[in-house]
Amino acid sequence: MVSEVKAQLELFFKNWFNKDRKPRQTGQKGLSIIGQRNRLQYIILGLLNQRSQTGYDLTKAFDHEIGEFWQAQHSQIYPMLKRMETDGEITHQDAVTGEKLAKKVYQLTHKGRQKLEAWISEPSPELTATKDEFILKLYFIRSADDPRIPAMIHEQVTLHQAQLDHLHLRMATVFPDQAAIDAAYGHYLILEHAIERETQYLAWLNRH
Amino acid sequence: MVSEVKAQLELFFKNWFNKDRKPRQTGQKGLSIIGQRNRLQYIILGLLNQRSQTGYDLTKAFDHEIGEFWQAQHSQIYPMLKRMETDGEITHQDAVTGEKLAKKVYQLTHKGRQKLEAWISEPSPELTATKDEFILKLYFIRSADDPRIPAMIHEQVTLHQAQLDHLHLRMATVFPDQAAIDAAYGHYLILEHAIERETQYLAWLNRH
DNA sequence: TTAAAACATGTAAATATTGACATAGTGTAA
DNA sequence: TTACACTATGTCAATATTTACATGTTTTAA
Repeated sequence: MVSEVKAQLELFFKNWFNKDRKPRQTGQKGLSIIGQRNRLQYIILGLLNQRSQTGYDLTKAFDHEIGEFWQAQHSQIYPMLKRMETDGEITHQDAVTGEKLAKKVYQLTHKGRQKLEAWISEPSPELTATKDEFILKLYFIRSADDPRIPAMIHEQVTLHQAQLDHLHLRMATVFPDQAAIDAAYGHYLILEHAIERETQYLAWLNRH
Repeated sequence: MVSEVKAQLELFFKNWFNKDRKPRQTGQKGLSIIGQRNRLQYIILGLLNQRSQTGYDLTKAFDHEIGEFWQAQHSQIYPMLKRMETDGEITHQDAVTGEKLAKKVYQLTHKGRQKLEAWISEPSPELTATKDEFILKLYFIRSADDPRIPAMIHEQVTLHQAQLDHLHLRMATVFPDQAAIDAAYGHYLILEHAIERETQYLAWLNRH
């Protein structure tokens, strides 16, 4: 179903769609450049645009700030930072914590900021699969009387309730007043969205 | 946030968590076996358990049936089928369409069916990131007055409305009566879930 | 009748992502 | 004072996933 909607949307966005992809150059000497979409670089650009920070800080951000919507390990982040610096999108200053714990504080360059803005301004006509393992398992259960269903549902209620509690807590701490919302409106919107999504998920679970 | 909930859940599921992972055997002669989770094999097992089918049929199923929850291209499916057959989880019969269009109809073995049931019976204590590119872009927009927001929202409304229409259509055609629901209860549940999810997403979009 | 879409199966090359390995300094609480 | 959690940065190996390359048959609609 996803591909059908996608095909439909391609009509509207054909100038943007596939925009970033360069053809593979089989049988030629030069290295072929760029295959997949590399969204990670844009997310890093966006995070660094909020404030200069280290690879370690970015790793934590993927865990605590945007883990609902993208995940990345430090083993993916550090090489990406190196590559982005080579490409001139970011630079770093060396800094030290305590006596001698070295760290690299990265920030955007002009080129990086432009790349970020260009990405944000692009259409996003793709529906990505959710990859919810529980949902897939459920899909394969034929009978409403299957004895495994109650425990499976209960496990997910525990999981998603914990997640929802966590999101509520973040909302209360990160956005205590209107000023906080005005200062990071997009962040507020996606947290609100995540809360609504978990609330709906739980309501659906509890109904069954 | 995801990792925190995960850590919390690990207390409850520690016997299952990491269950499938075997340690890498650095510095030893034998090949190290198994790294990532390989959920694709289980999904293929589940699809083949519903009915015997070809790699081509499976590819379409990922597009039309479960594309909301997992995606896979034929270039990933055919090699996986080969591997699963080598592992004794599935077998195939050769068949022909028309005069000479060869195809391979795959079905589960006893071992494959057991593996499928074992997977379904396992806990699913992991929250996976949604990877919604639009949401990420929104996260990086600071101001509620940003001039790009209306067009971005409108684009997503179009996209998700098309998806929701498609899901409604599928619900009406696949589950016209209670008998159809009883015959594929899990399928019914996840379609219901997908519809609710898109409905909520649209309501949120339309509110902003 | 013929062109396009759909059926059908593969491989190759590249990038993406994960998990483990590896090392070292810092802050803190028992 | 010492162990543990956390800060901090990297690499390596394996698997996962995507995109393009490649080929041939069958069905369907203009």
